[in-house]
Amino acid sequence: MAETKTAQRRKAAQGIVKRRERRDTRPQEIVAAAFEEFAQHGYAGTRLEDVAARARVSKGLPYLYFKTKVELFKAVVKSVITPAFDAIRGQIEITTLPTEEFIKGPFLAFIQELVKSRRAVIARLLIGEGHKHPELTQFYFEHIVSRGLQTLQSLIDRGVARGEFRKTPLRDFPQLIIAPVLVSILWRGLFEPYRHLDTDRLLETHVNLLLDAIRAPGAKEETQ
Amino acid sequence: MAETKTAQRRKAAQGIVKRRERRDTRPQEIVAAAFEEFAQHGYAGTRLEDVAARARVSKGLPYLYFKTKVELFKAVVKSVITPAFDAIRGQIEITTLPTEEFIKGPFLAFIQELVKSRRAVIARLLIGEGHKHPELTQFYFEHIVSRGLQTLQSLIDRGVARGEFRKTPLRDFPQLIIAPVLVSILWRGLFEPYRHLDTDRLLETHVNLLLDAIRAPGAKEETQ
Amino acid sequence: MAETKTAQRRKAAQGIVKRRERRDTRPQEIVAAAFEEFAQHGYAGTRLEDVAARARVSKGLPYLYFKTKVELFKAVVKSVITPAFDAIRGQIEITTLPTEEFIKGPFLAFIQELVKSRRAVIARLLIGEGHKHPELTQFYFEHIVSRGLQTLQSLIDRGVARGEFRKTPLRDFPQLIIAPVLVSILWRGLFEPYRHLDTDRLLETHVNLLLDAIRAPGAKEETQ
Amino acid sequence: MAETKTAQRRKAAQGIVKRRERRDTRPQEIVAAAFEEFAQHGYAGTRLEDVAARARVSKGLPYLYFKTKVELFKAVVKSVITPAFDAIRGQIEITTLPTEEFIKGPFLAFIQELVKSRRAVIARLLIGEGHKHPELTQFYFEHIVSRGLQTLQSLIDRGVARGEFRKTPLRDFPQLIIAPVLVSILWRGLFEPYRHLDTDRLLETHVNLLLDAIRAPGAKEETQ
DNA sequence: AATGAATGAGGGTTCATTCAT
DNA sequence: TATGAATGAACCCTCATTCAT
Repeated sequence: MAETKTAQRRKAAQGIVKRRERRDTRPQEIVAAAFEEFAQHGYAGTRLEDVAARARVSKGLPYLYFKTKVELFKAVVKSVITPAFDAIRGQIEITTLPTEEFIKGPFLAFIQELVKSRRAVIARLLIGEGHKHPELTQFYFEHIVSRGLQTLQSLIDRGVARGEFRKTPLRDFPQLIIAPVLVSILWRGLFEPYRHLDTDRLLETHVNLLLDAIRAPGAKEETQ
Repeated sequence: MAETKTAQRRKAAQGIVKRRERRDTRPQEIVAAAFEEFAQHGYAGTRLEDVAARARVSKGLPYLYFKTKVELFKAVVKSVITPAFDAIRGQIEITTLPTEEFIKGPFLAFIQELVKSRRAVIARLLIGEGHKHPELTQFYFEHIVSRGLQTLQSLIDRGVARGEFRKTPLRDFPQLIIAPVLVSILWRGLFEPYRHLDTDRLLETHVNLLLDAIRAPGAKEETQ
Repeated sequence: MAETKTAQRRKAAQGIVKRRERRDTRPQEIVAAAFEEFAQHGYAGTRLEDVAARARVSKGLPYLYFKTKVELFKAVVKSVITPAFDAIRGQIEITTLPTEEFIKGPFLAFIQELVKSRRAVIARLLIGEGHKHPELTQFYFEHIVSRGLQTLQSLIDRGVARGEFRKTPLRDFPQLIIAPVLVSILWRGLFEPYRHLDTDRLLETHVNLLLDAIRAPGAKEETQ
Repeated sequence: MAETKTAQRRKAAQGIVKRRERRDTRPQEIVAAAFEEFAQHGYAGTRLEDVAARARVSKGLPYLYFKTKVELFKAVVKSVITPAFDAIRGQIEITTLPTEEFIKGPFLAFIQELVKSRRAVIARLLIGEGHKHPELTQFYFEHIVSRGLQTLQSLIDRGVARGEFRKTPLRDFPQLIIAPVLVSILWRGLFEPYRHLDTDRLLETHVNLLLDAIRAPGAKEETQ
């Protein structure tokens, strides 16, 4: 606490950080701090006081930007998740690669990175706390899940339309494409200390098997 | 509430034998009640008082059998999960069916039922709270996950040995077999209100695609 | 705090107070303590922790009996006010005295005592906080004010019916009978330090003037 | 909110003269805004931020003129009450009407209006918070109460001196003249939603009864 | 073995007040 | 003179846990 003030004064004295400048970045700083705390302790286990301390901010400040703990949590989810998914969704829509190549290339790389990224822990949070905050779940469903699945569906459809893939019920269950991603994330969060899982290879295997299963008879075979 | 008391009195009136019997099953009753509460409200959201009330027991009694809330939580996990998995594991070991038939038959039926069962919610609990209780996670890993994966591995190996399946990296990643089960469980717990998911068909599709991907060239083809 | 526990243990050791016995009186003790605190600091200015401390009880106990601060406040109002008013209301209904004599006698004595009593401060509380707690105001209105006014009205009506009083609009405004009581209470609570007010004589004067104003021409004159 | 800003800009656009003028009236504007807030939410229930917002002023500005919330509260009381009472006091001193006529006329009109006026709510505030702010109570006592009662006393004395009134103890308790005013104010603030009170007639009745009680035998009788 | 009254640490939230700009 | 971001003490309320009975 004393540190906080001391640090701020030092900075102020050095003229490094103007008050005005800080004001604009404060919400982000708080969100970032909150993300770390939520990730480590879960929603219920996170104390706003600790969030504030981590953001080097007084206990009351978070309430200036976020009305309640739940609002802060939502802000964390939004800020952490949305950008990543927007990126890959964009790629899927504009890519000119053959579908199989896209899946084995950029898509596989994306989910491999996603699984290892810091922001994957948000999934655990959602799963653990979601049912208590329906609005949050709904937001997450509409902005991430629903749109993500739709994108995957259109990816499959495109492959089928191009004669690359057989017509399979997979298009009705794009969740099957994502399932190993979730498992990878959760494994890393829970069981990694007990047994290492090579998620890169797991996801690669998944992608290859899936493609083997749906590849149209005429298309080139390329099992890993 | 009035019912509660009435019911208790009725039991009491039936004599001390019933009371004796009840005394012996108290821990189980408390665990069952705790399971329901945990399932509905999560770990942090569950009040021991409510557990006691649901078990028709005084507020202090749970502490006679479970030293803390965490201990009770562990007991719930152990009691709810273990039996179910022992069953399928046994089946896998003794079945005489061709592997593909076993997977499409009893195994598919098992995971279809599991996903819809009440006890699936425990997965959500573990995911949400597990990282805070390492011993619990470890217990869960050793008793359920590790042994489950081993069993699946041997199932794949058997299929390969019999010439039913190709040799694929799937045996190194049996998590891929289970992934859609987890997704189904979580979907039902979180997103079902927003969009229905036919988990029976999803799992059937998963199983068929997987078999398509690993079936040995000579083996009979049987896409769904 | 240490005192609390020490004191309780001493008592317990002496066998003076059995736990069971205390249980039944605890709510009343808490209400009594709350009354003192509310009276001294007003509603908003009262901290439940202080109430608990005054009742020699832990911080959390009041919540066992009263769901919120407001509920506790209501309990205070009910417990302090109702009995007193029930008493005088009963007297009015059963008295056989001539109305004027009753008013100059028991009624005057009642309001003289009321004004000086500890529980009069509740009026200040109601006035200060009432508008923020409509249910409380409504409760107070229905149980104390409305019934009190009705009783006064019937007292006037009886005097008129018996030929003791003239027919005046006073019966439509029984508030006029009570007004000096309120003023006395508030004076004592606010201005007594700056100027003493002899509320006994004030109320006596009020009663006499009022009777002078409404006494039927034939009835005996008896100005103070 | 948007309106607020718009309005401010409009004013600003009208030039610095307006701004200058506004600057000089700032304290009054803040006091006026505070009056409204205090009247609606009570002392404790009023947030300085809301006061500032209502005055279209920044959160910190009130502290430029009023050191603390209490100081602001005092300023509100002083500014709102004093003027009204000075007016009637002046009238009483210079009137040439017979005392009874003055009471039934201008005086009755004054208290009838007072009871309905916006500033009457200040009485509720004083009653609710006064005991916590002795200096405020003292100020109020000296400037309003004491002088008001003195004025009423001299009004009675004048009536007696002129032979219009009997000599009664009323002169020692001018509070009796005011009591129904207070009751009317409080009723309007607290109970009006539950039962309407015709305060005009109540006060008229009060005045008439009082005059009936003190009128000298020879003076004209004039009951309402 | 069983009860439930009682404890008290702890957390979310509010808001009067300060102060850098 | 004026702003509004920032502070931090304070308070209501919850609930895991204890313990006298």
